[in-house]
Amino acid sequence: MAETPHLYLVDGSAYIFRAYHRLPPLTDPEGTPVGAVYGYTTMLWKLADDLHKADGPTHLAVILDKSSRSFRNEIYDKYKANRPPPPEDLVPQFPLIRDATRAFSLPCIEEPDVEADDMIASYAREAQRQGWNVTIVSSDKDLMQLVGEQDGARIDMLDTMKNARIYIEEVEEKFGVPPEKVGDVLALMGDSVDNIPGIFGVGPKTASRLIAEHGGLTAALDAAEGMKKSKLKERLLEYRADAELSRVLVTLREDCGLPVSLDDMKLDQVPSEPLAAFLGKHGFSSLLKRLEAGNGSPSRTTDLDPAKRDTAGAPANAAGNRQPLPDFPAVDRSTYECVQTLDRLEAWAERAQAARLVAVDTETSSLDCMQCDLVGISLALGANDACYIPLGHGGSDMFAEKPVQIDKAAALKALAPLLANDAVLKVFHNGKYDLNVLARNGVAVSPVDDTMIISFDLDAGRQLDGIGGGHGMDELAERHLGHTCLTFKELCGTGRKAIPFGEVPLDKATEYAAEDADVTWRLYQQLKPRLATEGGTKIYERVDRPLVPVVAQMERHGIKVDRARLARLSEEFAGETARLEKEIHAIAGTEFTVGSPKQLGEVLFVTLGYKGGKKGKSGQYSTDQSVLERLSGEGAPIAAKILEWRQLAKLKSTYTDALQEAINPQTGRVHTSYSLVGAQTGRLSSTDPNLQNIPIRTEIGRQIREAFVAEEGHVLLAADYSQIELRLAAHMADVPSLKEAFAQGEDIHARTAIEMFGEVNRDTRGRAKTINFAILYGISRWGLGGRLGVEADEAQAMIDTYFQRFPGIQKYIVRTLEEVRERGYSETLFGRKTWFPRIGSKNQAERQGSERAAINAPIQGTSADIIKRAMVRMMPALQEAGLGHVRMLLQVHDELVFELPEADVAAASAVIERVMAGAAEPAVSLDVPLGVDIGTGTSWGAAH
DNA sequence: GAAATCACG
DNA sequence: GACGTACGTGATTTCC
Repeated sequence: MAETPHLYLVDGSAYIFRAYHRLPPLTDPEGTPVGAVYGYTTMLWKLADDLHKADGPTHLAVILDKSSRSFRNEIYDKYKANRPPPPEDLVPQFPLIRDATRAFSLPCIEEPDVEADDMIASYAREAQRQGWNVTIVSSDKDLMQLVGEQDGARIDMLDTMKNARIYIEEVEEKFGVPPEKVGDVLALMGDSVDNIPGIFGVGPKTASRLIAEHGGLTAALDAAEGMKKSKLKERLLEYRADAELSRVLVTLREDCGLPVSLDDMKLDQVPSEPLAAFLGKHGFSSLLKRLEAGNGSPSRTTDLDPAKRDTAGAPANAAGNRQPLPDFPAVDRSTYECVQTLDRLEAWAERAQAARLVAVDTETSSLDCMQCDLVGISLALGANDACYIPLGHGGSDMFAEKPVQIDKAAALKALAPLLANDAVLKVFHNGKYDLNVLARNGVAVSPVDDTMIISFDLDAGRQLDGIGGGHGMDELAERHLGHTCLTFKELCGTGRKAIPFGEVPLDKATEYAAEDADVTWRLYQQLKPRLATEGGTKIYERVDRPLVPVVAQMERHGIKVDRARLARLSEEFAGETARLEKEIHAIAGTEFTVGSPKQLGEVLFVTLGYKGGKKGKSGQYSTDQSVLERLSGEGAPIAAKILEWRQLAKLKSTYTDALQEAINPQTGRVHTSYSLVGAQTGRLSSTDPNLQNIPIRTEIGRQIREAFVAEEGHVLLAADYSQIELRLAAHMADVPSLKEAFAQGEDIHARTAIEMFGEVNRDTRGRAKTINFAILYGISRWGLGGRLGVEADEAQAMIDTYFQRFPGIQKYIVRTLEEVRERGYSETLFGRKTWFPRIGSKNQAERQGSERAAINAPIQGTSADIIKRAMVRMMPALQEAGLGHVRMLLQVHDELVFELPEADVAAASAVIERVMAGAAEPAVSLDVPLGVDIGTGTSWGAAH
C-alpha cells in the first residue's frame, strides 16, 4: 500500500522575519547580509531530510508573498497600512529566499495580489480534499483557523523554531476555542500589525472568553444588549461594524487559483546542483561540507539513531554574538581514543604539556560532587582530538569481567603534575564540580578557565523566545557550535532503569565523555575571544574566574548542623501541626487536606462562605498569606490557625526534616552547592540544600539557625554588609542627602521619613522603608499602594515627593532605562552585563517587568560584585595575618559566615571587616562607606 | 511537570 | 485600562 501523501507548505515570508530577529547578522563573502537566509536554508535542509520519515513530507512547496496588496485592500483601505518597512539589512535577503528555494529544486509559489496565507489555505484545502495530510510550516495565528481533520485527512502546523507541532489542542490552548472559531476571536481582538481594527479595547483574553461563552461572533455581539452596564458592553455596541469588517478581513480565501499542481510538489532526493553552487556562493561552508560528505544531498537519511544525528551546521546563535561561524570539523565521535594503558596516558599528558592548553572533564557515579566516586577523566587537545580515561568502570556485577583500565591511583599520579602545572591551562565546563571531585581524590588543579562562567559573563539574560538562555554545555553546543551532544539520558537511561556511569560500556562511555571535553575545547575557542571584544575580560578575570576555586573550597568545608536538635524540632512541629489540623477540621466541619490550596479555597469561600474570595487565572481561589491575614483580621478564627499550620509545615518539610537528610555521612557536615550562573544579576544561588534561605524573620523559624553550629572550641562568625543596596543606590544615583546620611552613620529610613513626611515616628519610618525598597525594585503606584495599603493615587503622590526630594533617583532610573533600551544590557560598576531582550516588547506587562528588573540589576549586581571581590581576597588576607586556618563557609548575598577558634575572633574580625569594607577598591571608589556588622556565637543564630 | 506557596537577601 | 502589580532566588506540596 502506498503511503498517504503528506504535503508540507512553507510560509517562507513569515519565516525569514523570525529568522532575521533570531540569528546573528552574518554576511557572505561579498558582504551581503545572509543571517536570515542561512536560517531559512538550514530549515529547508531539515525538512528535506525528513522525507519518508514518520510524519515527514512526501510533497513540499514554499509560498511567498509577492506583494502585500490583496482583496483585503479593496474592502478596507487601511489594511496593513501602518506596517513599518522591513529592516534595512533584511531587504536584500528577500530575493535570496527565492534563490535558496530554487537551489533545493523546490517549487516556489508567489502570485501577484494574492497573500501567502490565502494561497496556503487554498493548497491545504485542495490537498485535504484529495485525502492528503498537510503540515503548514508557520506559526502565524491566522493560519491556525485551518487546523483540523476532514474525512481522515488532517491539517496541522509546525513551528520549526520551537520544534513544536500545532494541532487542535495547541490552538485551543492559545485561543480558548477550537480552530473553526479562531476567526471569530481574531475579529474581536483585531491585529495591530495588520491594522485590523477589531473591537477597541478588547484583547485576546476578553475575545476568547466572549467567543467561548457565546459560541460565535454574531452571538457575542448580539449578547451585548443584555449585558450589565460596563465599558465592554458600550464598546461591543459602538464598534460592532469594526468587528464585522474584521471578520471578513481575517477570513482566509480558500479558492485561489493553484499555479502549480499538487503532484508537481513531489519531494525527491535534492540534486546536489544547483544546491552546492548556492551554498558556495554565500559562504555556507559547513553545509557545503556536509553536502559533499553525504554523497550529494540531504534527504533520504534512513539513519534514525539519535547518537548519529550529528550536525555540522553553523550556530543558530540566539545570543546574537557577532563572531564568524566556527571553522571546526564536525564532531566525529569515532575519532576518540579510550586510554587503557599507562603508556598511552603518558603520551596524552606529554602532548597536553606541549599544547599548554587542555580541556578536561570528569565522569562520576552521581551528581553530588561531595559523595560521588571518580569514574573517569577525559581530555581534549583540539577538535576531534580527545580521549577518555576510564578509572572506575564495572564492579557492580562481581561475575562480569571488569573492563581493562588503568589503576586509579596510578593514573591520578601520572596526571597530577599536568593538572597542577602553572604553564598548562586547564579548561572545564562548570569546573567547580570537577575541582571538588579531584580535590577529594587528592589532586589540585591550577590554573583553570571555565566555559560556563565565560558564557555567563558574556550572555547573562540573553535568552529569547524558544531558545534557552542557560549556560549548560549541551545548550551552548547547540547555540554556538550547531552541534547536538549525546545526552546523559540516552546513555544511562532515566528513572528506575537508570544505570550509573560506571556501568556504561567503555565504547559508549568514551563517545560521551570525550565529546564533552571536545565540546568544551571548542566552546573555549569560540567564547574566550569574545570576552576581550565585548568588554567581559574585567569581570571574568578579576571577579568570577578567581571565585571558582574559592567557592569550591567553601562547598568542601560545609557546615556542621546539630542533628539531634533538628530532630527535636521536627517532632515538635509534627505535634503542633497535628493538633492544629484537628482544630481546623473542627472549625470547618469537614476533614480536608489543609496543605491543598485548592481544597482550602473551597472550604473557606464555599463551605464556610467567607466573602472576598478571588480566583486566579487557573480558576482557583487564592489562599496565600495576604488573603489569610485579611480573613483573620475580619474575624475568621480558622485563618490564623491555617497560617500557623502553614508556617510549621513549611519549617518541618523544608528545613528540619530536609537538613537532617542533607548531612554528608562521610564528613558529618552539610555541603550546599553554589551556582555561579544561576542568578542573572550576578548573585550566587544555593541548592541541595539551599542554605541562603534559612529562616530568621520569625522567632520560631530562628530556632533552625540555632542548629547550625561550630565545631568544639570554635565559633561561627557572621559578617554582613549593612544596607549595601541602598548605599549603592545613593552612590550610583548620586543623591547628596542620602550619601551624607550614610557618611554620618544615620538611620537611613528615618532620614528618608524626615525628607518625605517632615517627621519620624514608627509609622513614617516604616513607610519610608517600604518606599526605599520600592525604589530599588523599580516602582509602580499600584505596587507601592498595595504594600502601604493606600490607593494608587496616594502612592503616586508619595513617589512624586520622593523624586522631588531625591531627584538623582529619578534621573538614575531614566538614564538606566535609556541605556538598556539602546544597548540591550545593563551594567554594574564593575562592568558586569545583564541582557534584557524583552525591554522593547510590545507586551506591556512583559516590557514593564523587564524595566523593573533593569532598574534593579545594576544595584543588585554591583552588590554581588563587591561581596565576590571580598571573597576572592579573603583567604589571602587571612593567611597574611597568620589566620589561614579560619574557614569561610557560607555566603548569603550580603553576608559571609566563617568558622574559627574562639581565640582568634578579635584578630579575624579585624581582617574580615577590612577586606569587606574595602572590597570595591581600587577598581571603584564609592562616595559612601560600606558598613560591615559582625557577630559571633556557637551557632549561626547566636552570631546574629 | 505546573501551579501555588513561602523561606531568604 | 487588554494585562497585572516590587527585584533576585530554591524547595516542597498537591494535583493533573
